[in-house]
Amino acid sequence: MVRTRNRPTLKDVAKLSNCSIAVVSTVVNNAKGNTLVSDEMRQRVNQAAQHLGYRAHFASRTLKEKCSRTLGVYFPPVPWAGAGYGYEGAMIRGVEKACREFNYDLLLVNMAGDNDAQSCMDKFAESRIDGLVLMNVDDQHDWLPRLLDISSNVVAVDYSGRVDQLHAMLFDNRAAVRQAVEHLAALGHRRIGFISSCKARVHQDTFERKLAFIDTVKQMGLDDDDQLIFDTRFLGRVIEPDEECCMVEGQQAADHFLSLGDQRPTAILAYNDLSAVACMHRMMAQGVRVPNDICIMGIDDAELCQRVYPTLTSISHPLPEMGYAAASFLIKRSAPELRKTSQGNQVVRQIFAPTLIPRQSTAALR
Amino acid sequence: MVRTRNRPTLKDVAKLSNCSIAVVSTVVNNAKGNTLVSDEMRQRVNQAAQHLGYRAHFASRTLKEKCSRTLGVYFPPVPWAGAGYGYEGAMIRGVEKACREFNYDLLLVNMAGDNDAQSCMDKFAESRIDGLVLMNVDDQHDWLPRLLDISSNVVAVDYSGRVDQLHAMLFDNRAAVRQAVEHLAALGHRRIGFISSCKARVHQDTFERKLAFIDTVKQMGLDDDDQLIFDTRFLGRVIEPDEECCMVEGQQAADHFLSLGDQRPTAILAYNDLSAVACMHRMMAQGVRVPNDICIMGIDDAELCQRVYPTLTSISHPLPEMGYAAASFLIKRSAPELRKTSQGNQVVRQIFAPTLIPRQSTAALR
DNA sequence: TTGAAAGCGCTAACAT
DNA sequence: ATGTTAGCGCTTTCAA
Repeated sequence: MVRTRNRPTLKDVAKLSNCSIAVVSTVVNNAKGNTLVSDEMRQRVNQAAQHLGYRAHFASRTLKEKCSRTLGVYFPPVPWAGAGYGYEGAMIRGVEKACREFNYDLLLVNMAGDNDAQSCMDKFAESRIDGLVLMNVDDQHDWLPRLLDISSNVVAVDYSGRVDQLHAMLFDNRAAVRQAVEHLAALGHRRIGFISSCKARVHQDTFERKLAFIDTVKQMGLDDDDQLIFDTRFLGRVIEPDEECCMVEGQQAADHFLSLGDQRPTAILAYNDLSAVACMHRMMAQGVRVPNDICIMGIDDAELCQRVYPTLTSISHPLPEMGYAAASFLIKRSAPELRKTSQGNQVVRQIFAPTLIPRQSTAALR
Repeated sequence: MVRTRNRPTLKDVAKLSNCSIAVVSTVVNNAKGNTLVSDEMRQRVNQAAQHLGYRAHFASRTLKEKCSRTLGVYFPPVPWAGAGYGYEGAMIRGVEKACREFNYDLLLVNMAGDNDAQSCMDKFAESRIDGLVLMNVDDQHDWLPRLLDISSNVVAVDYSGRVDQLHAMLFDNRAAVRQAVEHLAALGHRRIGFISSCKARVHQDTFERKLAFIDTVKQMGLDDDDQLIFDTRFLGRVIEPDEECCMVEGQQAADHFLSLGDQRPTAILAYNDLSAVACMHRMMAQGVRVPNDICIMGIDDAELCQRVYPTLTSISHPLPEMGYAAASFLIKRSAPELRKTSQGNQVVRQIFAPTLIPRQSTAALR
């Protein structure tokens, strides 16, 4: 039925080149066994291997080497996540780049499934992966300590929770917010609105952005008014995870800010791009012009920012770089040929800087 | 340095439960070895296994079973592809669903790398994967026959090329175009423009959509005018793969159609959503109102359609279902426990129907 | 009802 | 310079 060509083994290559499998292994797979093989033999073996199309059997090698040369990537099973969305995908591309460079493979762990804790731990318990990149986990994932108990070769991207044994690649959320506010202030805005999340379960990063906004506004002496911060107080409820949450947040925030009349902000910063876009479109639908009547910007610089009209000013979140750093870190600690090089035992927390990406949705205050 | 808990093996469980590894294997891994094990023994073994947190070693089992219970997913390394973009991600989610149901794993093969042919073939040659889902491949991928020569457990999603031994999950492009045109005609439009691709290397599906448009317009007796079909003739050049191609196509098409004056179409169908969105925004920037002055729609129903303003009418391309079908197909042919069930040897070509998703960008002709 | 042992394909220590 | 062999962890046949 299913035909998969019978793959040649060391034995086949050995037979064809009239030598032992040890020699073949040494020559073909760069094994450390028989270091001294004559050039003539090397050539014969290589030819035979090439002719048969030999490739080392993955499972066999893994079994022997105690290393699968595979990394896993995990996202929490929330409806708006998964590799189909720009955010996660951008990070995966970075992870994949590192994997390619070091000849590692990439396993998608439980992309949208249930029982996430077990899946992650099982991959290690079964020796299916040598390391794991966690994306978008927070302290609600109470199994993180248990996971780390099974393997320390785990790194989170964007984790700002309380498990301090967890290696992490972090985005400087405070700096991002500050950059955004400074951009708007430089354009002359002093009355700036902020859209915070109204989700039932707020991600730590989201919360940090809100706090950073409050602090920055105070520090810079901008208008400091409770009404300028849209959150559950104004929504009057909490948004369940199955809703199109960012859309709802942005739309409701637009209505709230417009309802302020002459108290309304002249510029709005949203905690992420999707809610900024939703807010912008709702305002446009009400006849408000962006950026002429009001300016709007987001954070993260999702692909979406370039696709909407007007294009959305944002703060870039270097996800490919963060993914690359995360994967390289795991590989350097797990690859047999690199293990010695690896650093000490301290927890790694690398912080990535934001960059302002100015686009059409922000302009000087008239 | 890297600590990964020493995983228990069959031997450990056997020692703890005072029996042989054969019995443990039978009990714990549902192996077919010692079918007759006393209930008392079963319980003892299960307890021991649970206590030690035993899980079968993946590579060891793969080596013995000659089956890795892993599928690969491959995308061509074009700049606009990769799991970061909605199109591929939607399909992966379907693939992942099937994998979860059958306890398979999912490997990302060369997401954005070079040497794609070799990567795909190597994964089979190394027995790393049991099956492969190819996305967006066409006849320019001249290594498809070589790949099929290594393994027949390959299925393409959206392949309309000449390699007829390749199993494929297909989108009914002709029906999609027809549905789109019928939708516009039903709204009273008789003068419909079409945006075709100007890429240097046109995907077969894209080409089919153009042909289908020409046919449909003729069949339905709508305005049949060469100027209404935007393609390289009007762009005057070909778009290289590294350009933001769909954006360029959409924007140039907008300029072309607007330049037609009173000959301009009252509605436009684009071969995909991104070029439709680009066209729409360019027109809006020129003061043209959508849908009041002109209607626009796309094909594929990317997530983007819901995010832009006005929201974009489109034709849905059931990628999750196609991915699910592709993966199930591969699994049913490779899983040892299902192999007998699988169908005959004929090539499978399953066709998926389009669905109209009406949104704000199309409305009745004034 | 249970145990012993061969063997999957590979690496590396050791023997020749 | 090359060959022999043990063993990685598992499944399964066969013997007890």
